[in-house]
Amino acid sequence: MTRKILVTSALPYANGAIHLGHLVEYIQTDIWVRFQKLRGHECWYVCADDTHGTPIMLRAEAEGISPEALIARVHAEHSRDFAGFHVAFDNYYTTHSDETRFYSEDIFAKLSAAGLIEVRSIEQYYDPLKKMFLPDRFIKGECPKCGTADQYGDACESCGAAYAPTDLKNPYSAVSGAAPVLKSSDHYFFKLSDPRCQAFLRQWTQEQERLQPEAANKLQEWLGVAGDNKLTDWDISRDAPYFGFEIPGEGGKGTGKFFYVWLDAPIGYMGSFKNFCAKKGLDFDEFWGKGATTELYHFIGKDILYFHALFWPAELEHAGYRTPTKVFAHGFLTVDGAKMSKSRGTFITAESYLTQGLNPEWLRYYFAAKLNGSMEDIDLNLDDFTQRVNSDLVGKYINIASRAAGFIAKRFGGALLHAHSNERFHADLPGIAAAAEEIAGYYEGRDSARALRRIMALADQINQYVDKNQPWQLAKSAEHEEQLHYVCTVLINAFRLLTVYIKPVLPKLAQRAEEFLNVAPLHWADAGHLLPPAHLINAYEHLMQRIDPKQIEALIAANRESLAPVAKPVVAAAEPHSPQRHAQHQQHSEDSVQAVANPWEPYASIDDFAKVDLRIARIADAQHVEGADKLIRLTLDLGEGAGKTRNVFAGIKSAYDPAQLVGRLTVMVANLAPRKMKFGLSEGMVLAASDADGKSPGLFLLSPDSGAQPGMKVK
RNA sequence: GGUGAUGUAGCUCAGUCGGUUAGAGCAUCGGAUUCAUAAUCCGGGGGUCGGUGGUUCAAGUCCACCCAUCACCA
Repeated sequence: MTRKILVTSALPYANGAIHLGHLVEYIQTDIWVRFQKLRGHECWYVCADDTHGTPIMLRAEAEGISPEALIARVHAEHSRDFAGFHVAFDNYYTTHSDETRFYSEDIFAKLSAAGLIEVRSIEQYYDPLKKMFLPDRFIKGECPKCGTADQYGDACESCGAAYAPTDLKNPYSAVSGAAPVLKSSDHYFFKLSDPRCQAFLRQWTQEQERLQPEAANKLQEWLGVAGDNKLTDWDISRDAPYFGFEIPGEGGKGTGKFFYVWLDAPIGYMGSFKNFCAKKGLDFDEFWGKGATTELYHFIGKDILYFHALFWPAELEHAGYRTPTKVFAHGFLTVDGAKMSKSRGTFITAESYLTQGLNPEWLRYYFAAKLNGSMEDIDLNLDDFTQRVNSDLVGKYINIASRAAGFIAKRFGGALLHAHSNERFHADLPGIAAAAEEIAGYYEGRDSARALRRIMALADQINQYVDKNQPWQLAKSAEHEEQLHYVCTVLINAFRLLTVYIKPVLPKLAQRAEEFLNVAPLHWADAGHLLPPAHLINAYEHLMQRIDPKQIEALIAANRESLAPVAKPVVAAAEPHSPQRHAQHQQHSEDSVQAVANPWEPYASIDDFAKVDLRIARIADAQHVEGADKLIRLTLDLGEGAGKTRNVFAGIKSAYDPAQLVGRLTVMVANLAPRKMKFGLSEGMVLAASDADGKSPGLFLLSPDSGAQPGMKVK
């Protein structure tokens, strides 16, 4: 029976780049969706950018562009990154759309009519300079518990205490630096504490394997037992100025209030699908209407389980829509056993992975080999990644095709055996074809780790078969011609079956394998038969390169941020990774601490400074560099004697003539790691002043007062 | 602080209802092989199953406490 399935991944926030942490979810979902499609089911995969909120508004302002322009740009970047990793959405839309607005208003109106919306006046911090209410993450101050300075308004990074922004001592606005004032305002609340919601959720979360067992337990914790009243109402509005949808008021007038993320982001799933329905002629209500018999699945990170398993179904239920069939939560990604870190270079963006020339299917395979459908975190161990991908994919799987292809091409004109060999095949390689349903079951349960272990065990079995039959020996005498042809035909057929099994994980590789095999795109049902007699295959070309460990090193280097951070614009730096954002927390990075409003933070300690060895240097020689627009080649004397000098390339050609530099003293970083440049090795750098944001021109080389000698330390 | 999860070979992970001598892949060592991108095959070494105590004829598995890591406390 053909199932009708709608699948979503969490909406990435339009305020940042896609990174490897995000990709865990999109790759997991994509594999599952591709599997369902291969099985012949009607399965649609939709997603969108989560585009609203204060951070978007402030960031656009800081960049001097409109929020619409910002989200359009990010949408293009996100789409590019997902496509690069073969994440094949049927529709990748935006929450800033008429469709999402429609369903936000519709759901809000229906919840209001059901008596589940309440208006309450609350007091909040307000920035009198910026004339706006401040989200928790935009208020900083001293932790009320431990006194640590510059903590966010929701929790202390130092002692871990959770509190309200009003508890902070000496609070200041991260936007303007002004002292915030308390101001009251009316907010709309969704009454999650209503007995109807609680009763509904107690049942909904525990029935029909709706959630993974560990997730259901977690929900039980939040919900308590019947009679408990643990859920709190949810603030679903924000005051102007805000980038989002205004909440409609009486008589077509606006309320001056805006829907907050949980009343538009998940609704973006509906908006995206509605948009897709219009393009495809599908029936929206068949997937979202009350009592729909189609299947609806949300793939999410464990951080937003609360919203997707409590708030979201309660909202849908009481607004008269169907609720999700199941919610699948996954864990976070660590790299080499630790949280992703910008200073270690393990905060790896999707873009950098691709531009460094790494194959996206390596990562798809590795993630798939780790994901087992549980909420456990997974670790990207870079050594293991290299070894495992090379061994499993190149050494085992692809090698099978490679081992047979040469004989088929050279000895048999590219044709397989001219006779049916089904029975012999199944006798010689028992279980290869029969594993199809077992493997399908693992994919269905999102245990791709087990599926791939099974597939690789089959690959082992096939390689053992090669070794046992030794085609290279058969090839030595004409009398074994038929047997050689048979053995290679078996191998090509076995390779084809493995390709079917691994196709959800490696769609691109499978496509190339299909070209090699000279077959139409494979479906799961194709595992039920072998290639026809005398089938012609194409010449074999490498299907996949091995990972060179140097590529991993280069990737890490490309993502490693300098330890001396450049002062960022205040607002752009204050990108709070609010846990309340939709898919945001997958950041899971230790560096969020560094996103600060104070341009002088994080401070360099005296030890940090001591690492930089600054020395007085005499410019012994200065030359133009042939072919370089900005560089001058400096020969620097550090007083090391014996004619010993340093070669340094300095980007100061725009301001200095080499001739006028010779003989003067300046300051250089003497222990800067040497760097090979196009024009030679640069063994340090000289210091020059220029305008921080590059707006006013000029470049000014530092000079010591007279009396300084080459080699003197600057401290 | 409270709650929960996790902890098994150098690395990444399986381990069902408590049941023989705790497994796999990778790595490593020895051997074979040369069709295949040094890939493949056979074999070896490698473990106090985080710790302590308990239940049991029998514990990686169940219970208690402790340690470590992570998460949640909305």
